[in-house]
Amino acid sequence: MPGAWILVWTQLTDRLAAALETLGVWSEERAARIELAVPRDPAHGDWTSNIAMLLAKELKQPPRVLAQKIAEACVNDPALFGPAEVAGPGFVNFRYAPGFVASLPARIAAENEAFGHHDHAQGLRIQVEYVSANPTGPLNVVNARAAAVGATLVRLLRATGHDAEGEFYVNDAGNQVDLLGASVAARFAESIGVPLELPANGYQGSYIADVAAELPKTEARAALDRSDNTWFREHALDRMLAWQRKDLADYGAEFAQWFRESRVHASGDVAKSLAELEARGMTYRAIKPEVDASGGERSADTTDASEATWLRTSRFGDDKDRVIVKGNGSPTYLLPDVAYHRDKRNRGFRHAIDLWGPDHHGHILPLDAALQALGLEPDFLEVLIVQQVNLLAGGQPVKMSKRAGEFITLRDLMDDVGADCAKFFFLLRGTSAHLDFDLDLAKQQNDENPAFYVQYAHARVCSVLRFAAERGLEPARGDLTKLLAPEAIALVRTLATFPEVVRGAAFAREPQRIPSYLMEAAASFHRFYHNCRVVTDDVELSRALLQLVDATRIVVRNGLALMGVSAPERMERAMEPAA
RNA sequence: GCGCCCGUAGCUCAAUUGGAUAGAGCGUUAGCCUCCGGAGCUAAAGGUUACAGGUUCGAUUCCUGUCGGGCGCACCA
Repeated sequence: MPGAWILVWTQLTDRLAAALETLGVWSEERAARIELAVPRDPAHGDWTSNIAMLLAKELKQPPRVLAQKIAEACVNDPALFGPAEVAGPGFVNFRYAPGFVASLPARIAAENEAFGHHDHAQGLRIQVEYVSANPTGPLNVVNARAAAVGATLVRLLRATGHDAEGEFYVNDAGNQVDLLGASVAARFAESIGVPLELPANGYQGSYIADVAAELPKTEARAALDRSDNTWFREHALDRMLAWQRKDLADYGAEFAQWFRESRVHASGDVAKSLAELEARGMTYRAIKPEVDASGGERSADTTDASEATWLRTSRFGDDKDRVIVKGNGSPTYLLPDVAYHRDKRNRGFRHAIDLWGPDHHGHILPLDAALQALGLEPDFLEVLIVQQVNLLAGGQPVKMSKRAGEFITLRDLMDDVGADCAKFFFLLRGTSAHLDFDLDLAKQQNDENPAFYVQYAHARVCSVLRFAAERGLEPARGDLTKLLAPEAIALVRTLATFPEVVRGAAFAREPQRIPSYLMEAAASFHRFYHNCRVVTDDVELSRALLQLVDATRIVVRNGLALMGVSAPERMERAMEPAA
């Protein structure tokens, strides 16, 4: 169900295009440049377009003169908009007709869960791969951040009409999982008194012993006796994946598929990708790369290397060529990654968004170049780096040591501050920016905590609706003219922006716009509530205002739902202040 | 040496893919509850958007350079 707002947006675009036609200056290219935005300052109207300023130069007309012509040629539905106005250096501004403002709460109520959603992307297939943590340990805080961002991106993309799904890539083919198996085997041996050393660089965390303790004893004993590391690896892997699956499910991050790296090896896709790259003339065998513009001093330290197979990634923007098959004949990480992403494209996805950790940003260029060498669209791969998280407690950074197995996990966070609050905090900042996560603040249930500020607004909205319902008052479309209190108009304006914010957040891959918007919407509601008594003796006015309150409930709830955060109808009362 | 991210109010951060007078929260100061949830609201103060140039009607946003902070630069994954 398309949202009313987007109909307005597309309608204005069409009317502006028609105006250009009336003026005899229409072209497909110019029409495509028509942009509409919601101005920051309400004095500038409800919608604005800068098209006159963009076209002024090529049409050799002063921007304001052109804007005036466009405004006059623009014929809008008077039920939606008043006449277009020209302002500033040449903006064309549109202002809602009073009747449309008054009808918006009812429209929002009619759309309910669908408000904010639309089908603008027309089913474009897009995949979001996120978390993809190694199955060798518990999920950490960066994984938790990636899970919040990735799941929200999937929801945002669906809300804007994409055919989107999430995927978790399981690195089950590297030597880390062998090490995991060996570590578990060692812990199991220890538990039954058999001497077996933990391998060098083996995993030390106490969870390894937990996994070992859950193994079926007789089978494990038999596997130990025949030195069967594969048995331990597979059982440890199953256990770790079940663990991660459970944590992520409890956290609210869903994946359409858990894709195992071993699959592209077993299917022959790795070999096929290599053969195709060779057939395209994108590879060569050598000891050193033919192209290396990295200027790196370290890359010169390859004196003892043997002849490897190199990929000409430098032809596609990389600063040097990359090894895809080592001198010993085994592939580097790059080749299975290429095969995996080729598989994504073959599954029909037109875009692949990957969320990677901060330590992987050096791999964006090589992989992107390799995919182009394979002939995929240059815009197929989009990589978002999920930057690191600094946990703060008592104003000090929380020290974490992975070696000693001491770190805050996703599960710890859920236990400590709750999944709702954790997700809200992770979504508050830009994905690629470092994030300070204040554990003390997240645990506070007061106005300093933005998650509670927004959830409280929802609870307060529900409280007003309950209060009214107890007196037999239900929301209903009321007398428009009585709604014109400035705070009520401001609130309607804020609510009406929601679909535009969703569209922008999805387009820019910036989930943080949703919590920012919700904080603004909550503030707008609180101002309205403070200044306008909702439930009064004037039944007609009360019902009209209740319609607005109910629309606020829908918008806040829908926004929180996009973030995967609950919208409580009640919250525990604050402690009474000490006398 | 090369590459990526970042630099905005005392602090933490916004700013609608280049828009109109750069905004919130915290902290500070001064106010608002016989009334729908005061977990709230109002007001004041706080800025050469690190610095210097460039592109144009217009720059926090894009380009170049400088300074400062973080991360990465393997025939590891």
